[in-house]
Amino acid sequence: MNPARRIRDEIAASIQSGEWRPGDRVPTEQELAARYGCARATVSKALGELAASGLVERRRKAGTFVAHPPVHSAVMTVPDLAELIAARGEAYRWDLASIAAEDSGEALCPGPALRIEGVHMAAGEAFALERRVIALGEVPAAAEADFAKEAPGTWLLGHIPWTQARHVIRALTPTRREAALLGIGTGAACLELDRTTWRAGRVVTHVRQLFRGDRFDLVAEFNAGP
Amino acid sequence: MNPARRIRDEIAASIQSGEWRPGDRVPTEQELAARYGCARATVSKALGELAASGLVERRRKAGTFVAHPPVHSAVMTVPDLAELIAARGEAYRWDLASIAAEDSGEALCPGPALRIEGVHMAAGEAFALERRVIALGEVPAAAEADFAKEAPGTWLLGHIPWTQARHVIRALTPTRREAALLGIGTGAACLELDRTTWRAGRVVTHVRQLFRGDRFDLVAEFNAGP
DNA sequence: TGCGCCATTATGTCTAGACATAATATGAGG
DNA sequence: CCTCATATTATGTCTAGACATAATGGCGCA
Repeated sequence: MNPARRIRDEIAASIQSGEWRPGDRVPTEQELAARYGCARATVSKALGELAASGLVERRRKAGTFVAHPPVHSAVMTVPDLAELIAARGEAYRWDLASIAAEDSGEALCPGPALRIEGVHMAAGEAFALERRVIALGEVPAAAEADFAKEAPGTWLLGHIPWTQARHVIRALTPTRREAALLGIGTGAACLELDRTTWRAGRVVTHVRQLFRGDRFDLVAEFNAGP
Repeated sequence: MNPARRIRDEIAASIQSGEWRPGDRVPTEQELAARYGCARATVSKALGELAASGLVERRRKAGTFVAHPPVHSAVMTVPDLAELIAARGEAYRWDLASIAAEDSGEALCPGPALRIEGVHMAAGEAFALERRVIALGEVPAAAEADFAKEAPGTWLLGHIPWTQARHVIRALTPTRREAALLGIGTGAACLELDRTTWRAGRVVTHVRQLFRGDRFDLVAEFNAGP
């Protein structure tokens, strides 16, 4: 086993088992180098990785300490709906309802925008409503895309690399019109996912998806360490 | 500026701006070392950090490549309710409804468990219902804690370091009893958060929180790069 | 007592070189 | 033309040492 990996994993185990508690001091790089019989740079790399993963905190002169766990954070995976539904073994279909060019994308983006509405279908039934705005200034190619054939989310995934995003998730009851489109009663709860996507500080797209509460749930996981 | 940091940031900028597209080949360590006038180890560190953050992918012999963006992942912060409500400027209170020891924590954990129910209050009104099971085998100290005074989530934060967790989020309509406790109608949508927490592979606690849909939403962010 | 400066010290970063490892590309042989 | 062994090559890891940096604790001075 690599010395660096071994040091990293042994220290991570000591922390996760609770043997070393938050705030505890981790031995200095020199001590660890002597204990494991390796160079200090090797220990430094191992501790650097632990610090990057948030398990320890390093302060010059003070030393390395077991970090205090984050309040609660978790990595949520928001799948592409086409993939999600296919993975369930159901037939996926995107039904475009309307598409229109606008001069200004509802104050989200300054320039011209494309406004798209449609329904994601799973096994012939409505799965989620989607309302999307695409900033044409950031994605000129979107003007040429055929959003009747391919869902805009799927198309964007293949055309816009490396963006930042912010998601807001909430529960609400649908309007009469939304309930009709989803094929549910107005009293049924829905999960709303609001996502704004940036690239280089400028909004690329904004999407609101409304899911049937009985058909969809989000999963988020948190695993400390490397 | 550090050479390592400079290399890292310049490459990250090239990727995020879209100049280098997913799948593109990044110059070899030797080329970069020559270009930036530093040792290969320095370049290696920079590329290693980019790989750790998911921006590039490295394959032996093949080289370093711009990674394909993840489908959609985001870091969700699940705040401690006491903190969340205090941050809103509202008075927080925890109302314990019932607490009972069980022989087996509803098949989640094999040993004895503590079952707790209560309500998180904000500004005098119900904010969220909580039903929790704590594995006494993993957290013996919980038997001594006063959960009438302090919410179990808050108590656990201070007593159980470094765990793994899995969250499931969904929208639903409350039962009559739940609606009454939350002070809302049975037709109002609620956000349900189901969290199971492990430590060293064993379940520590399981909690179900039911939020008023009109009072709470979750936020998740995704920022690529270091 | 209290304030501010300074030596100490642990981490942060870097170098130049070495060897390990794994995957690709190449060439030999069938 | 296909297959398998081999040489090449880019990354992976490590070393021993050097200097940088910043925070802490203590010392000296007011």
